[in-house]
Amino acid sequence: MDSLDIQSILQSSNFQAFWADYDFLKIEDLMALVNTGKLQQLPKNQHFIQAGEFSKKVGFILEGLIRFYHLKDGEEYNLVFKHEFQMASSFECIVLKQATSYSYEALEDTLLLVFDYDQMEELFAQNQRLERFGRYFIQQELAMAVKVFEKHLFYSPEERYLKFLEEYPHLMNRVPLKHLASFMGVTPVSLSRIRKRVADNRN
Amino acid sequence: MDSLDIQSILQSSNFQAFWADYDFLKIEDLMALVNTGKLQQLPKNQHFIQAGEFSKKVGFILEGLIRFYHLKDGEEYNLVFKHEFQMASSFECIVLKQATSYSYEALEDTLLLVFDYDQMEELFAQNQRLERFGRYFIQQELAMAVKVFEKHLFYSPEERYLKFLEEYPHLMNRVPLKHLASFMGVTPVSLSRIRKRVADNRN
DNA sequence: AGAAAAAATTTACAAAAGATAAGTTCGTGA
DNA sequence: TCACGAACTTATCTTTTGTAAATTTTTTCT
Repeated sequence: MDSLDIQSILQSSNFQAFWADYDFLKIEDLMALVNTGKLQQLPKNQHFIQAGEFSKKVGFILEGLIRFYHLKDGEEYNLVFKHEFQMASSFECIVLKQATSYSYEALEDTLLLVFDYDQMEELFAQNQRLERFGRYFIQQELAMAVKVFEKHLFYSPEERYLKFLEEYPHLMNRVPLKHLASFMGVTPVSLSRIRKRVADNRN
Repeated sequence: MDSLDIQSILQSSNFQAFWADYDFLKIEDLMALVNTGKLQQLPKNQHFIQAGEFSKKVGFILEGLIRFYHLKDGEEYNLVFKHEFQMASSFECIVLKQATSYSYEALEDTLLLVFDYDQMEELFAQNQRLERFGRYFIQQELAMAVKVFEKHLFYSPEERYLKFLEEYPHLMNRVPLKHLASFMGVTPVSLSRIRKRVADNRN
């Protein structure tokens, strides 16, 4: 993919909206960062990072959808779905300095801008605005993680399903129900019952 | 509390262990940061931050234990317990720029070093090593948050109780069971049943 | 120390979720 | 377009949790 494509993405209204939070950054800061990234096309059902790897890749999703999951006793547990303008990377490798126990798998054909964390750090060390951008970005990730977590604690599975419907309507048709069930912390069978209950109560 | 006390805390082995992750910081960086903080004694059962407030306080716990909880329909939901060398602050106020819907309440007499987030930001802008320290610290917080979250998704309430026992034995005697139950996502009644089951299986 | 309040446990019952199995629908590729 | 496999739904049975109320234990306060 050539630089023309990057340009068109950077100029899209979606990217501009994402970007609004980081107005202290200069355009040349952004370009310095973007220039260290490589575009990667990740076809549906393929992995970006596999459990067991030690990878410091940081993927910024430009297009598509990826699930972040853990495999335990043959069961897969989806923690979160990452979509456009979100980040896919292994906090275990980068922060905890361990091999990752999680995997990232594309649910759709996905386009990523892929960075190397160590290279990003070098850049951050040279450019304090980028360093701050890095911190703000992580703070956003933390805030979003808490928002996801709180739904598991405050709401019943049925309420979580309704919340998901109203909060992520655009993901409803992109995420297979078995993965949604896993994300919600129930079995696919149970999700199916919940959907039936909800449908019946609205007849 | 005078500077002598800060000195003795900074020289404690617990603090040194916490500090080992941030070896790129110079001692004068640390002192510059510490000097902007104020010591606060927070008696048991008192709030550090109350739901509804807009507070950018950042409390670094030197001693004691605080619960981070949310009130919904008269029920309290504990998301996490913060102890020594962890941070208590409102991500909603700081990151999302909203009033907080969460509260922090001391479960023990607690000693905090309290910063103002905006003042911290100024300091970070002047000192890139501190800026990086800020980012690393948040990254650690995110990693810990995911580790807490994953237990809710991967494990049953009974397994969560056993995990808590082995992972936080030092918190077991510090956290009342009703708050532990809330943290585990079950009612106190259910936790009581779980404890009985576990005890019976070990007879 | 003793009274009052809060916390923890126990019991009974109702509701929901898990496991398993079987049947149906949907999609994809040959 | 047909056939195969994956995804989803339905049914049955078992286990666990939630709610409510009563009882015991622990903590707090005077």
